[in-house]
Amino acid sequence: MSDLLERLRGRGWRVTAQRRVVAEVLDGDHIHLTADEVLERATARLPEISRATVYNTLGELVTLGEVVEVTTDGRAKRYDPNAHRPHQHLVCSGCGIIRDVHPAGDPLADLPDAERFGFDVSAAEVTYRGLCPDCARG
Amino acid sequence: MSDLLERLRGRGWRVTAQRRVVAEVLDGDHIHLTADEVLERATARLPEISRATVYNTLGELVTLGEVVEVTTDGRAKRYDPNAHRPHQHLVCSGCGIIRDVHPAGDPLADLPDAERFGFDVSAAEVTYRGLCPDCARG
DNA sequence: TATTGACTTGGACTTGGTCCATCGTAGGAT
DNA sequence: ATCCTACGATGGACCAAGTCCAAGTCAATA
Repeated sequence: MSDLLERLRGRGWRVTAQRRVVAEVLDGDHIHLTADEVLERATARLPEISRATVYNTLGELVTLGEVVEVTTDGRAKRYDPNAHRPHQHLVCSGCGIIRDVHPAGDPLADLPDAERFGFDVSAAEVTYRGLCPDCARG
Repeated sequence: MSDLLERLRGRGWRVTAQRRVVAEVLDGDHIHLTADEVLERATARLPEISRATVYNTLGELVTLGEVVEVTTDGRAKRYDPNAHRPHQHLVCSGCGIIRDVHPAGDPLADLPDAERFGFDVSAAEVTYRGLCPDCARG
């Protein structure tokens, strides 16, 4: 995400302290924070930032394709900054930790024509579930 | 779902008018109702039924493995009575309609060991996305 | 360095869901 | 057939996640 702000500036984004902080908080690998977690970490760096701004900024990053929304549990959405390399998710059924994974082959190819109901199918999201090493031991 | 109530009675379930109505409402193919939609349809048949009871009953049916929860949009959970035949979901990005689909092969097999991070992986959920015939025309 | 339209704020509001004290009733016992 | 009682239903308060909006602020351009 390092050159993200420059990319966004080039697209006409006004760079504010709030947006910078949200982008910084999302930087890293295997990052899948909820909006509230982003707010919490952003507040540590910029105490005046508001909840609405965090939601606004996350929504904009999603619209611009810089971040993808992930829903693994029907509760809060999570925000994944690894938007430029296609991948799927592996979720621990015990503690909920999420890893980015790269399955072999194209999951789309597994859906026969007869199973497409006339849809123009364009994407496949896969969520693998299981126990992480820590939870399997417990 | 026709013999569902008998199966549940066998498991010690007390069969009430409310539970019967919820089970009836869920009967059918490609049914993926939200809790509120279940409540709405149940109310049409049994006006006194309460929201809490619908949630309780849906939760019990999920625990018993008779219904599966589906989250395709990060909003309301949906309840799928087709729990005994493994399948995946195809969701229209336009109108949100959901079809049950059966991909070829086992999606689990596509995840290489090197991508498992030591997890004991036990399941894979796939959500295919695209436009349904109606939305593609529009 | 002045201007201004885009951005931020906080609080009210909405939606989806859970909890709980109280009341009602299915189904076994008599 | 009726009685009992533990299990189930009720509705209203509560909670969590997210959206909306009117008013105030400020980044970037001139």
